[in-house]
Amino acid sequence: MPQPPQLAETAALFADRTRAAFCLALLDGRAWTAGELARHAGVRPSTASEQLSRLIEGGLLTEERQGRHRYVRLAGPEAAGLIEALASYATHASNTQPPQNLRESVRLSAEARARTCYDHLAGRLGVALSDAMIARGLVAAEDGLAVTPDGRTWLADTLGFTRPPGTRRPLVRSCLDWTERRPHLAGALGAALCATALERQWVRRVGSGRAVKVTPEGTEAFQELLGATV
Amino acid sequence: MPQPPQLAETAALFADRTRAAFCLALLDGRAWTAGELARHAGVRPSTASEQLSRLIEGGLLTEERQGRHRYVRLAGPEAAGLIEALASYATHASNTQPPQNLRESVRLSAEARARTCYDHLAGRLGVALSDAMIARGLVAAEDGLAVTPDGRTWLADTLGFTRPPGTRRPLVRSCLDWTERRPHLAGALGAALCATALERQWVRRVGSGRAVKVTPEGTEAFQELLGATV
DNA sequence: GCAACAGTTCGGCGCTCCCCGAACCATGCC
DNA sequence: GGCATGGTTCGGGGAGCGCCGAACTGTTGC
Repeated sequence: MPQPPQLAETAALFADRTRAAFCLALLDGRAWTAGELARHAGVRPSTASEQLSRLIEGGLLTEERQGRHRYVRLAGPEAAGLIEALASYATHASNTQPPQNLRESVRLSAEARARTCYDHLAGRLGVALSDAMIARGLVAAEDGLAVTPDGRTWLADTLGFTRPPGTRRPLVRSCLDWTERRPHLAGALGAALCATALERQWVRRVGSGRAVKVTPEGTEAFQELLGATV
Repeated sequence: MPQPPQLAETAALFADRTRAAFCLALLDGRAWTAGELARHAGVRPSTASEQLSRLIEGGLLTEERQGRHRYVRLAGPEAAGLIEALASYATHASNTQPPQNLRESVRLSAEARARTCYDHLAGRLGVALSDAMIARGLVAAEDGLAVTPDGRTWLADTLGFTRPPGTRRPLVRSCLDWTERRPHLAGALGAALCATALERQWVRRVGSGRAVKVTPEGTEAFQELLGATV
């Protein structure tokens, strides 16, 4: 037996409906309270509390206590990437069934339009922005993803973003979108773009989930800065 | 509940010591018989048979029956990538403990030197070859991985490899090495390099696991073609 | 101080799951 | 045909796990 224990233990963290629901919810990159997650997953607070403790002990989540609230969030980009990989493979393997009720259907279609995925933008919006950056020559996509020199100046001039030295996080990473089945931009670039978009009100969060909505200012900005029609 | 069932079910496939051991063993990309896997994981044949059926039904493995043997192998690169991601995160999260006995220790050190990882080379050999290709300018590593024009001609001239058109597999992909903790080259390029190395006897498989050994011809070839000292 | 609220701990119920041994089928060899 | 071998099916035992309700701790607000 080589090192299977670790693999099995890690996988076991996700091998439960409730914990999986927590992880998918937390993919929006924000901090949730224990109660919110319990309601979201449809379990009692006591159950949620126990399962959260397990995820934290497994190193997947970090907690932050404020008063009588327990906020949890994903521990880091690696954890988010792993969940993303699992979810992507899972939906890839077994075709997902259509939603059962109207409320769910509305939520899903809003998320399909535009949403956050951990710390970057996804959905049709995310894919459109990625395509636009590639079309503008800011990112080169042949044989892998790479930021071009043009892209680096664009990042500095437009978003005020320069790569922090000494970090190990890749500047750009491909993240497979599970609604569009197409890759979009993640990594430090994706995170910077998403942060700027939220900060300058190009997009606004709607509801309690991952869905976001493009504002009129956002439509204009994306058109002007990237030539992207969203 | 969005689509957590799929995620949980997929993760559950790995959330067992025996099945995890099977998956790690099959990462060498070869086909194993049910009995070999049973002995490898230290379980009875009946147990192995049941667990294998489960992995196959989950779409992770494919089977091929020959006479009284049941050969199984990983279903494809996506499956291998997922296992790789899980294993990489698992060993990253919890520091692995040193081996218990000599036999195990010998095997591990051989695998640390050079081994296959699904269909490409890994271990110190894999990292050294990746570094050499980057140093020679065949692959560009700043801000993502990409094959350079020089690299494309090198692939065609040296390995006789040109990218098959219409395939969706990325030409080059980064795969995190779990012994070296450093990325090395995977994707179609990694597969072609590994296949050529095995075919031209630059490396030879040793034992029944993933470990390989560099032959004298291999040492010479790697030096000459890539300037890599292994 | 008291009530409302968020969260935790604990005992227990029920279910699943992993594993094995025994019996059974199929193939290959003598 | 007889026998060894690889693999499968089936029944059962034992352990673990997920969930809940009830009781409890700690915080916030009146």
